[in-house]
Amino acid sequence: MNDRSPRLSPTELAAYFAFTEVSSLLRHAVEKQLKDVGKLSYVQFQLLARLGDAPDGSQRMTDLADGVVYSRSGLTYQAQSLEERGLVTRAPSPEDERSTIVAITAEGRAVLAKVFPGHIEAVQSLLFASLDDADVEVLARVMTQVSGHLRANPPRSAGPRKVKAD
Amino acid sequence: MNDRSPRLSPTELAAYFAFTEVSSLLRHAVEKQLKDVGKLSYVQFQLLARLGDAPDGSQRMTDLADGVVYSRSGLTYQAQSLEERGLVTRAPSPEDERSTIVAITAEGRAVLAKVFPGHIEAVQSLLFASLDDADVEVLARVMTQVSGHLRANPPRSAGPRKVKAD
DNA sequence: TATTGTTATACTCTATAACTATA
DNA sequence: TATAGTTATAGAGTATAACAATA
Repeated sequence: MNDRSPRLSPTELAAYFAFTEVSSLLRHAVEKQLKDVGKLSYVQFQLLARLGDAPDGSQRMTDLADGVVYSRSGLTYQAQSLEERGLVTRAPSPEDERSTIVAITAEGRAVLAKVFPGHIEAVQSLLFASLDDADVEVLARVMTQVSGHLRANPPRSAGPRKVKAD
Repeated sequence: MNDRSPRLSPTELAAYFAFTEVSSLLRHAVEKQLKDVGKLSYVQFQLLARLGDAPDGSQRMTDLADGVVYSRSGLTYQAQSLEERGLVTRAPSPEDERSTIVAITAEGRAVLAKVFPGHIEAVQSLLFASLDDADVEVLARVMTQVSGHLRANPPRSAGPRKVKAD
């Protein structure tokens, strides 16, 4: 076996396990809320939210894909699904005929508005309810730092050196 | 629109977004590593890891399902898949013929061992690399607290009061 | 030729409901 | 009757590769 096995301190292990559990439960709860209230998958919600935030409520497929880690075909699939429900429209870009511009509709915004309160509430009651202000600030600081680190470093998806075993 | 809309402070929002991003990227990276190195889905890894931790390397289906939030049929599906690959065995319990005992095999342990170093490495390099000891301790403390909160409170999946809109 | 996006296709995962068997 | 699991089935999501159109 490799002699470079575990390299996490007990504290790191504890942090990792707890982090994993929290993110899993929170994600689960949020997904259920989105599905129950707005019949949206998490990805679909992310797409709508991004469009809702965009200045004119629209973005190119490629830009959307950049934000939500996603294969292009997967994005097409979701965009189609949202379009069929009338939550977005798709049209070729006037500037570059190759591009498709996805735009959120009034109906799309309505669904977003319908879903948002419960979403916030879930996050509030599950993630923050048991934390005091200082904890929240620390959490924000630490998570922001990690997130910056992740953006800076290419997510090589881990596994630089192959485990030559076998 | 509801007058009970957003109720997250700016700091909470920042913490939530960063947390979401980190957990998403980390999960993604870990899943890819598990798949590349061990051809395991995340759930399958969890199942194997649990069995590997169990005193005698075995557990009842029900006990496994308790740990990994899962429908029974979903668990059966994964257990079957792992059994076909020779990573676990399934046999009726001697004590209660209704129960199925799932046990990890030597091959299963081998896959676990093969996957583990890269898994740890991913967590190390993605989650902890940019944090100092104090940060890690704080993260462990905060996450443990939230996780305790989540366990204590029924994950009502959020949405106690319906958004009566529409 | 490079880029943008779609289509065809195939596979994995998950859940619900019906069913079997043991307690 | 209640519990443990499996099976049948169906649907959502994802990815890869081939393709069409535009730059």
